[in-house]
Amino acid sequence: MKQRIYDTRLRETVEFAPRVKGEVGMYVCGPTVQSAPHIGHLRSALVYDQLRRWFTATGHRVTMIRNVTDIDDKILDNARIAQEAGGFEQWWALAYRVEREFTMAYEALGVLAPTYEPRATANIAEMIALIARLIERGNAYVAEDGSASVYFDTASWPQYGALTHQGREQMEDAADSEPVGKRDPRDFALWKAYRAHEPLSASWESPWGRGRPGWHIECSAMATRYLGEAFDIHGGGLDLRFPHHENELAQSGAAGHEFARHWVHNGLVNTGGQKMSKSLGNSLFAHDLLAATRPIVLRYFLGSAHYRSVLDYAPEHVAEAAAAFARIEGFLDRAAELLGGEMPGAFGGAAGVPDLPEAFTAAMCDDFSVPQALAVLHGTVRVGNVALESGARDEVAARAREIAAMLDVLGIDPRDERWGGSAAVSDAGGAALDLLVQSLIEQRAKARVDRDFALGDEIRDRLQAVGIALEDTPNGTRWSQL
RNA sequence: GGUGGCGUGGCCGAGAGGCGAGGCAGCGGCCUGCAAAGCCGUAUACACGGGUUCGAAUCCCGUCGCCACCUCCA
Repeated sequence: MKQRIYDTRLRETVEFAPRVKGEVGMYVCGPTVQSAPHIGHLRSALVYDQLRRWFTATGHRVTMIRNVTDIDDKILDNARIAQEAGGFEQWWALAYRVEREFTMAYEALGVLAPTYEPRATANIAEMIALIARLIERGNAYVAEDGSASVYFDTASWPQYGALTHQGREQMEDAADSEPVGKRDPRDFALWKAYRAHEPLSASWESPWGRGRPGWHIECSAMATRYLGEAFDIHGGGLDLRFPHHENELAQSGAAGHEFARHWVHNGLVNTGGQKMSKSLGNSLFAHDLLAATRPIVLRYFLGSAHYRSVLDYAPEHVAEAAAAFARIEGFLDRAAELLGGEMPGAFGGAAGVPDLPEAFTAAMCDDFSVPQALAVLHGTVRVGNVALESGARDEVAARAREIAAMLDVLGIDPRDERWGGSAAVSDAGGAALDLLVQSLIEQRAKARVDRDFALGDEIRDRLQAVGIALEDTPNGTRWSQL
């Protein structure tokens, strides 16, 4: 089946064929590690994790690069503000601390590590070389105020605005009102001259003098270093289209590189219909969300809307996702009980996943329509449940294989070891709990045989009150934690 | 002002000219001692007004409302 993908630059869904058959190179803009990760960062990382898993599942070797912007105005500002308030954390320590927070949040959410995660500060030489090339080709100039800053000359690049479909003349009003050493307010910084109030550690030597790289040149340099002058997909949040991606495209295009074939942008997360922002005080931090919700449920929730749609966060929407996901887990539990050793395990992100229903593949090929893929998943769960009722073992096994495959592609198989679920029963606390609950279940079973339903129900109610649910099945009573 | 997007049933959320995706909640039923889980059934849904068409939620025009980006943003 042919893969289709929506390309922001072309403004249409096009057929996707990798440049090199069987290989996909993708670059995703990672975070500027200036402050704690929020739900928007999680969604973005998840979207590209799903693309990556899908390409892998369909037999591609994927090289996925997601950078870390660890030198930036905001990082220096935040470190300076903290220091003025009595802190002692250096900018590089702040960046590293925040980077670790991001890594932990990604891992908690089951986002696979990218092939490589370059840091901006480790690629300064590549950035300097790229800037030099742009100056040489007449697309960049050293600041005209005598500083070491270097700007991209937007007037020199006729295609400027091609990604976001704007003409340069339309940008006039919006551009920087205080151009310092710029020929044109629309020009943007490639190299920012060192300023005396900044830490010396935040600057590097260059042919134009001490300074640090501008934000946009970082991504152009890192994408090219690790993926080459041309690669398949460039992704990032919708808010990065302009100026960030427009500028990346201009820099790399002016340097003579084809750069990304396709531009992909994920939708943002709103809260109560509003944009999340610090000034509104409605930021949803990853740490809090992951503490309040099972990460796998959060992952399911974040995939419940198409990647290009706005996703509205609300606790009740997450609760709905939890209920929907419980349906899937219920099937897995019951199928495992019936099938025993024949129950297919978790694939753990393996390539060439078998047993995917055709409708699921069709959904994923149609611009990665995870919501439609989830509909196929639920449909398969229903068929599986019917088979379970009639005890059709082969049918249950077949559906279980399909479901395991789909869950693997979506990264939401609760049995995958990365969720740490299966350890619960083997640890001492879990074993003790099971022993105690089982003895209560026996007491209740005896009461029921004696037709003392009042006692039986009381035992069930008391367990329910402490978060343990009992279900009577033809094969006995099963308990689970809510 | 420029650019792009959105408005679908009680809620979330797909779809994009012709049989009402899916989930959550609700209601009725089967099952159960009662539940739970599961299954079956259950809805005059596509912002409004025109137009095109045999046929429009889907295409076109207009109106209203909402959102995003426009040099800090995932």
